[in-house]
Amino acid sequence: MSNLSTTSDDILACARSLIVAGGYNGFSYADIADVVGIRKASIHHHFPSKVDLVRTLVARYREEAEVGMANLELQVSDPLEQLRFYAGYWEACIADASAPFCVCALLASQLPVLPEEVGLEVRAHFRSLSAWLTSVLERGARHGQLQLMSTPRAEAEAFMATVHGAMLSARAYGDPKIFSIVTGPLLQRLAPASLQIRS
Amino acid sequence: MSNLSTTSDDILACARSLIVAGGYNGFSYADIADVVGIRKASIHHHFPSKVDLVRTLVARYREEAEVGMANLELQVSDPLEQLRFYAGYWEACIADASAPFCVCALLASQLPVLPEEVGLEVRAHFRSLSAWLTSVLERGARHGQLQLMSTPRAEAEAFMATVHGAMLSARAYGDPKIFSIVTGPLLQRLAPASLQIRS
DNA sequence: CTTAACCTACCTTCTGGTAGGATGGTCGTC
DNA sequence: GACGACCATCCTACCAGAAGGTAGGTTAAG
Repeated sequence: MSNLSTTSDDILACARSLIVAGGYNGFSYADIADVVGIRKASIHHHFPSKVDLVRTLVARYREEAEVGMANLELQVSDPLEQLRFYAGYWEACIADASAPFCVCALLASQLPVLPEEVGLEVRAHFRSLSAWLTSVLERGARHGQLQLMSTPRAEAEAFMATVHGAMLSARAYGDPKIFSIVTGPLLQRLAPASLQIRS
Repeated sequence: MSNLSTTSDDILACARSLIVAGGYNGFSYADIADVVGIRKASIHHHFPSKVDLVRTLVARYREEAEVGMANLELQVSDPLEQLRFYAGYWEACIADASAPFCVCALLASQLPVLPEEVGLEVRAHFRSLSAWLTSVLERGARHGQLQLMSTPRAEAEAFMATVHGAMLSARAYGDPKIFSIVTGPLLQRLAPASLQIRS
């Protein structure tokens, strides 16, 4: 039926993993050409410039993330379970090294040297992720399913920051386990008092 | 007396701020030459290769950080105050944009594409920072000055990750305030129960 | 006399990007 | 069904500039 693996998809997938490894300036058209098995010039046919390529890539990433959040809303109703699922998703990605870092988190670290169009997409992902987390936390607090120590917004920002920092530490230590060492207690702390384990 | 601003110091300082902006592949010898007001080739006199330059830079950064931790141990005895000071230091750096990101945190995000020698220095910083934080938290918990929800080691990793993530978010949002929005509650939560404010 | 610091000039390789041609499939039209 | 026209895909060949780096010379201070 439909060809599931078009060349332009291959290019995007390859560029994504190269960005996850080293950021915007960490890869070149030649690198992609080698992996995909195509000539450098052919990439320009699909993506006239590097900015086009990366902007498209981040836009698609953002779309996938939003679909993921929407599905999570549909399939899991408990806020704590939603957060657990989100963390678990990244835990798995890091453990099997399939995508050991969030594309937008990595690009955000280089925001000052990013082309403006790419930067805008990256910021947009942060806003949308933060908004979703805020809504999850707010709902959880309202229904007594989560225990917050500050505003939903602040907790959401803290949650996101901690997850991003945990990715960084996992990479720095070269040890996927560090991700759950950090995120485990983070989720634990948000659980309602009735489920709380205190040392 | 001693010339406080040698050329090689200027080069290192310039390279540091360029790395903080865009990482290892985000700057070139030409960029440094422009800022320092020297020719490209002259940089090679001080640092034969880019790897030499960055390795030296990170080693020095690491040294400064360790001196900072040691001084903090001498000048501030209360563990919570030590953590507050540490967070406050970064808050100030981010607010005045003098050094809006930890050099090692930024480089760690690009570890897979970093020259091995640089990577080793970066990892070493993570270990030393984590070790110091662990000792602070352990001591604080032992004397009832801090309230931990898991092991000192896990709390230390979580603290470090959250601080790094907060830097990232501050950059992504282009808003220094986000750093304290995230780190404020983090410190609050570690404070002993007697100082706890609950909503 | 030596040496550190800096220079000009140059090299090689990589960078993102362009020009123009070959190939092959999909149209509408006769 | 045959015929072009068209278009997407990919190619070779090329370009200008930037990358990190080298060779060898000048200058000035100890």
